[in-house]
Amino acid sequence: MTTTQLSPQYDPSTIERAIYQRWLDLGVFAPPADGDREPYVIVIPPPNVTAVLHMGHGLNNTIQDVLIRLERMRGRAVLWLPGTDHAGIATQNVVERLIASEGKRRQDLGRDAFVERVWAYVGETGGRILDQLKAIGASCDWSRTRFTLDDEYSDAVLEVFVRLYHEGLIYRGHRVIHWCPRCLTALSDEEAEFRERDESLYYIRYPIVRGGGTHAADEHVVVATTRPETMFGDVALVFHPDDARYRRHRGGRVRIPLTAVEIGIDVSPAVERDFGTGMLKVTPAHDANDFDIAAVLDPKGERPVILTEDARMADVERVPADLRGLERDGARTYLVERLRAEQLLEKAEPYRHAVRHCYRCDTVVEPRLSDQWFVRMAPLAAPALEAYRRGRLRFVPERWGKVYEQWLTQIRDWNISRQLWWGHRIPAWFCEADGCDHLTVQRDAPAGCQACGGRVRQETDVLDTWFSSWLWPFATMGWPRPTADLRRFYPGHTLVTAPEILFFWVARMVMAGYHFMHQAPFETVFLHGTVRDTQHRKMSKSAGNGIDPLEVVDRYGADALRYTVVAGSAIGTDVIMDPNDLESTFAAGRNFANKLWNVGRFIVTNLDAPTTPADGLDPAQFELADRWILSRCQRAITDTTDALDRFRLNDAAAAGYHFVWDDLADWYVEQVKPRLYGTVPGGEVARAILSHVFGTALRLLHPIMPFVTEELWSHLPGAGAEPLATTAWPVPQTDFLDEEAEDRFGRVQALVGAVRAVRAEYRVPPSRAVTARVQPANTAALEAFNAEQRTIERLAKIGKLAMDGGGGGGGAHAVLPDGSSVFVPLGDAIDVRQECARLAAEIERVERQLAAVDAKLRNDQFTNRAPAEVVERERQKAGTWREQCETLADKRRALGC
RNA sequence: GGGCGAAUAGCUCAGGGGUUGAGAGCGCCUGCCUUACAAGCAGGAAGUCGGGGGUUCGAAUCCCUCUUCGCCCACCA
Repeated sequence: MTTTQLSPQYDPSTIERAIYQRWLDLGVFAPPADGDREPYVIVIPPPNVTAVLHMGHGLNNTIQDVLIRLERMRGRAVLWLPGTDHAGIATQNVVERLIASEGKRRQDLGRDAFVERVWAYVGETGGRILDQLKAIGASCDWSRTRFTLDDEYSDAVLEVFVRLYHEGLIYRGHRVIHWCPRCLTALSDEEAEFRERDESLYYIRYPIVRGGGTHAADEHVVVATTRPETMFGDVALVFHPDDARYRRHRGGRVRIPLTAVEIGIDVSPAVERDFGTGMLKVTPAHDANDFDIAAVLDPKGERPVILTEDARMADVERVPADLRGLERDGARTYLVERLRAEQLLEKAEPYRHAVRHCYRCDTVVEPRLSDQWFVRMAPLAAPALEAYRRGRLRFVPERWGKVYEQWLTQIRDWNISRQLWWGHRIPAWFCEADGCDHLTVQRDAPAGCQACGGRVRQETDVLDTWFSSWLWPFATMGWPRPTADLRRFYPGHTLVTAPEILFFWVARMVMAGYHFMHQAPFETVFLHGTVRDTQHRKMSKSAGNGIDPLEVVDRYGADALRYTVVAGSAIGTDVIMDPNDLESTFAAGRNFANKLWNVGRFIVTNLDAPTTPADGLDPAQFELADRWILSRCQRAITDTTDALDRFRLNDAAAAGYHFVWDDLADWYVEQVKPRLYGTVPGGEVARAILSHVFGTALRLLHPIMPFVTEELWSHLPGAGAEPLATTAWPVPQTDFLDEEAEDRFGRVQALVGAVRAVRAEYRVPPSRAVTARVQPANTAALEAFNAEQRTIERLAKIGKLAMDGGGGGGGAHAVLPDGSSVFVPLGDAIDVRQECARLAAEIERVERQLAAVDAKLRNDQFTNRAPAEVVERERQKAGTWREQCETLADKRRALGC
């Protein structure tokens, strides 16, 4: 490779694409065919097929790629399996919106045409996100890309359904579920998210029906409810059996307000006496608890459904005619007014409570009685729970384990049927023959009913998206067929995801893994934080606070994005980014990539030929700085490796950063220049060591910043044809650890720093060299000087360093870390008279400012009227300036002005 | 209602198994286009480590408590 065309500024846009292509061409991402290497497997959390890359994906996939690249360099057979999720509701919604713009509803097209339309849409735009992942450097094995609706994958989904059904773990249930009246489908508990809402608690009078055991003096019973519009579905009122207030009403009857419907008054221990009036209306078809209460009260009784699927008041006898067809919110408003008018509303008080919302469209979910398919979860949860408790499944950070455990402990059955068209259609066939209610459940359509041979019709519902995702770790590898991939790559190792889908996905994958593969699908679950803006709001496109990763890649490069994301994610914490200031958000990463580029440029241009390997050199030829950088390099290796192994990716990033910038660029490169330029001998050793430590740095940083490191590697003489991506991860060479060298070079740094401080303080021009005198007591500093005379002279711009000497004349002391000092006489380096004058002028200026502020602070008008923080700021200013005056006066004294 | 987490420099955050002068990046101030890099170099200012209490020779760190923020779970309608 030529070494002459590296531009002074790193321009990622010119190299990233080519590098990625090279990795693809070389087949770097596919696990090696030879089966004797230990595998390392991560399955990607499949993004929604319609998704567009956002910062959350950026974070999630960068982390996975870092782990993947590390293990690949360690020589394991690495598989990072990519793919997408069909995302039932989300995708169907997208396409429904699309055809809505053509004035059509999905019903207009019909099921088959609609599903075809979705496929067309997915074919066009689907999977775009996978290409976007390439832009951030994701090293997935694209040849194994999967989609949850692929034929093979679908076979697995249906197989699982059939097996679980026949094992009695899937059943059909008639109960109150969460229903989204906008998406027109049932939802699981997890898909119906609680959100606080400010509503009202209405106290409604139910008129008492005379006769029975009812006390004649009472006219009505008051019930508190947040949902008055559901009262037409009431079947009873209940109070707590121990509630003396209502004892006389037991067995009595009331009329549902505005109707002629009579219902009884009964008791139920489920009633909370202190809530509302202690009297509860039982609406079994529109409230899960009420359904349970009614099941005890009257197992065979009616469960009137009084809301339509799209949440309008139903056209049924129980609902007053003037309310029928009204949408639920309008119905409530109207109803409340009518109740008020008829003196049937005692009061309405403001009430804040948590209401479930559809996680896809945010519509308030309607509890609704219907027939759905459920998975019996307790038996599946048991092994998943045990795996965690026995330490076979580990969470990072650990605390999520408790959350996982708690959820599994109180797990409820999973509603898996969705009234959608986009998804895996449930492989169940109902018999249409009279009197036969047999269900045929099998993978392929039966010729007829298994029981009576009659005609059958297939269930129209599809399965919950998560019912396919939970099989991801093995269905992607060909299950239920006994494939080679399954043998080799199951179980996997690390799962990297956000805590938000711990229940949706992670826990269920563990359950499926145990049930169908008898092993957990991974051993470690690494849960990273959420990307948020500076106000800690979750980033999202709809909230307008998102950052487009592709824009970042475009402007600053993938490595800048990756570095920033990794450096910003300490374990268990969220990643905060400022969408309004991409420049400073990604500055650290961009600057570092540029730094790396420039050190590389310097090193590469000074290495015209392959160098001797560092461990082939004669240590007798090493200078102090050589021993020092080799030792620092060892520490960088162990620190980085250790950090990565503990999932402390931010520490790994910091270790590489500081080694490259603080040690290599700031000190070693500067120290070594005379040798490289031939002004002093030893160039060969310097080159060899430069090459060694820089090559090591590139390897250490490669998982985090793959592009810039790969590019520089290709320019490093002697690096060979092998891409950096598959070179071996550095192993520490303990021979190179050298505490003595670190200690001694530390003194050199201190000495140089001390002199530089004096130079800066007194504005010694770069062209002028100074003299410095080390206080005689400080033998350590003298030793450092003796050992590294050339370095210190060069870096501190010392012309002469005296080893004895007191502190007479005009000059300044700089204190060394051990408490002793360096004295720099400044008479020969600056015009003392001029500096004295400058200092005097500055003191005068500061004093003037100080006087002004002091006067201000003495002025009561100001101190009383100005905002406290303004006054405080002024006070601080005064303090700072007062100190500054002291400092300047000290300087004048030092110079003997 | 229960549980969890966070509060450290102007901003975004590390650290914290008790013991030396509390760190980084960005920002800020001063001086520098020093032949790798101005996306840079050198130097510098800046924090009573949220309030209060306790344990200790010693606490930013451990314990208690309060305040404020965030998250998760939850069938008081």
